[in-house]
Amino acid sequence: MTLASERDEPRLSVGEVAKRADVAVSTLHFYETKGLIRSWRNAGNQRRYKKDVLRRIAVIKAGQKMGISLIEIKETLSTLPESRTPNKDDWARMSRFWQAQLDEKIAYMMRVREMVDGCIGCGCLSMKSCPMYNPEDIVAKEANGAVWLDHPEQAKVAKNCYDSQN
Amino acid sequence: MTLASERDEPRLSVGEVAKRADVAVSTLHFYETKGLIRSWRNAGNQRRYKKDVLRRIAVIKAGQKMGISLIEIKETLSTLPESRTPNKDDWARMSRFWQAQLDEKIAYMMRVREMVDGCIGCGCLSMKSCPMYNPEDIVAKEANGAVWLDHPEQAKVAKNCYDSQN
DNA sequence: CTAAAACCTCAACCAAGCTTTAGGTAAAGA
DNA sequence: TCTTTACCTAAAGCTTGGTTGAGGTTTTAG
Repeated sequence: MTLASERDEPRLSVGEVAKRADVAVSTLHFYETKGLIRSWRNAGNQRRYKKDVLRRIAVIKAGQKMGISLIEIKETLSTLPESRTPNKDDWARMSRFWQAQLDEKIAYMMRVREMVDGCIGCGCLSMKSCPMYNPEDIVAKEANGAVWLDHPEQAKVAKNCYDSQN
Repeated sequence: MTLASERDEPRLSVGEVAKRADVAVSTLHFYETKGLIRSWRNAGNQRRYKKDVLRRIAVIKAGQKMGISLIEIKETLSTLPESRTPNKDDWARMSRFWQAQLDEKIAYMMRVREMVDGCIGCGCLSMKSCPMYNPEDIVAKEANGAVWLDHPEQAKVAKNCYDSQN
């Protein structure tokens, strides 16, 4: 008796995957060099993919929609089991992870929004004087030059923004 | 009598602007080549800036925080009056514009979130079968290959996402 | 007056995320 | 079989948003 993993090894050619996933062949080559997807070779040295590569590509695309870099996406994908084809639960876990990432991004954008909102009243967006722009007083100097708006408190400050400059 | 625009021409050197705006001198040169900011030259060919350059840089930075490209930022800045130094109202108008942009971005992210959310139930994120990934049925073929999630209706569909593939 | 600091231009380089090109092999169909 | 289509590798090129470096000039401080 053969193992399932051996029975249903590679099936899809690079062209088929490209068409079904709606990406260029060159993109698949590229993802492979970056370790995001994997392929096996047939006798003539042509790539053959397992079907779950399609879902990996879906995850890659979804991650990109969320503004996540390929390196981070690779890390996320690396949490999938290597010993077997990922199942529903594996993918569901990944979805939840993406969602958390997304929540953070959204929260960040909302903070930016509050800032801009607070700054409309005074028509500012100035440098030193406006906490939206340069809130050193709040952020202070953190080890690796922490940035703007990664600190929720700033949103409040923006409400009291008065400009002293052009 | 001299015009105000002549009386208070350039004042700040590139180094001063760099320090006050917290950007590198090279960045200012770069922005200038891209037409985002403007400078005048003194007798010794050194750049001199009008004070409002600081606010332009603030706008540039704010836009970048929102994920807007320099080209788009340039377009936004181009709506400012050239004949006079921009005033409070000009900048306020711009702030409102940014805010609208931001609202769109946030709405987009929320749609992505709903998609991921809807897809957790079935552990999908698959290609053809999942509307999160490939909602051709909704988007259809638009002129220039319209993409995923730019269509609000898709969010609803994601709720009924069942997978037929690995 | 002199030396250091600031500035100038132009060109090269970086990272991410791909695409394009060139030169050659494999597979598929009439 | 023959020809077209698909595929292979490696290297170079592209865009965005800058940074770095070389070689030279201007300003400023002592």
